Amino acid sequence: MQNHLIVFTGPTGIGKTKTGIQIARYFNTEIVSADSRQIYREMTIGTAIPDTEELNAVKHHFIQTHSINDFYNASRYENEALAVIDSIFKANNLVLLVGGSMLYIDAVCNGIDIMPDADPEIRKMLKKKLENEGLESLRFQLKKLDPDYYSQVDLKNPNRIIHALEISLLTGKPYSSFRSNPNKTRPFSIIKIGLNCNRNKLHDRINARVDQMIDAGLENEARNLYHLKHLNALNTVGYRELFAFFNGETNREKAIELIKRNTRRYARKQLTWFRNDNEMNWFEPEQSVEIINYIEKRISDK
RNA sequence: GGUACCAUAGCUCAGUUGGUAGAGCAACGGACUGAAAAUCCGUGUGUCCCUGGUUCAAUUCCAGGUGGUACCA
Repeated sequence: MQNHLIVFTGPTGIGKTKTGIQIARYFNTEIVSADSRQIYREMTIGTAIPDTEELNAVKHHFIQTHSINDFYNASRYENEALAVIDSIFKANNLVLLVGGSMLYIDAVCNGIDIMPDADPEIRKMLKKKLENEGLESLRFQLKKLDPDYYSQVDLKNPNRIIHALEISLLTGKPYSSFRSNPNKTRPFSIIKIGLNCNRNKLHDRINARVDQMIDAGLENEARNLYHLKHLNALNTVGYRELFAFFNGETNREKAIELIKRNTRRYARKQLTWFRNDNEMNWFEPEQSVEIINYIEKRISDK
């Protein structure tokens, strides 16, 4: 029997959690979360993890399973998620991948190239160099170490340049030699469902959700994490703005406004990515019946 | 009811000595393979309140209307 991975995604705040649970229950299966922040156990309110009732309704994977103190990235997620998906397929021929982290979804669907983890010391050194000597000097170094990638990369994007350099320095081989554009084939079919709605409505939902997070005590949650703000996992909408407020860089009201704005922008960025994927099948968040019908039809076609 | 002031982008406001307009914020579009809720790039989106008058030409000047604000009744 053919196994199917249902990718269930869409912008933040659209209602993936709720509809995803309805669909998972209908197919009597489990949910693999594809969310790069809900994976951390130290964050709860600001990442809008499913509530207890929702978590009890369907078995979830990758919700608060890792620590913000541990190194994590899309490649690790690829490996761990594939293992979990594989184990669910032993009892069920359909698995739901629910989340909005574009790169994580992409890693599961298409794979990413095998290369070593970045070395924190090298990254630190490169960051210092960026700070002291500027981006131009990193570009110059990249041009020498990996002229191929230099000609393709966005030369204004420090993260990309630093990453290419850290891999090149670590391995002694150009970063581009690791890039093969994998497109791995998976032992299951992939059906992609995207949720979207009218933009104003989405913004209203996002703004309201941020207010709810504040009411639920996000400020306190962030305050307890303030001492760890240097961690990448906390470079996250909802926390960084509050950290700036704790620093005295802004006031509380403005911080909340910024959380709303940055969440809206994040949603737009997600839509930009998903729009580009012509395998995506779009629905409104209320259309759980239509979505289920669509999935059943796709499954029976195979 | 009277008087004064105001009406320009989604919002707050500039501006045009008459030649159809621009800032901030918001918004929108795009890139993306190991930090991805990250990081980076790009884009003014407009019945200049309405109707008429003067003028080669009106968002700009004039009159009236409508709406708003303030003060006086």
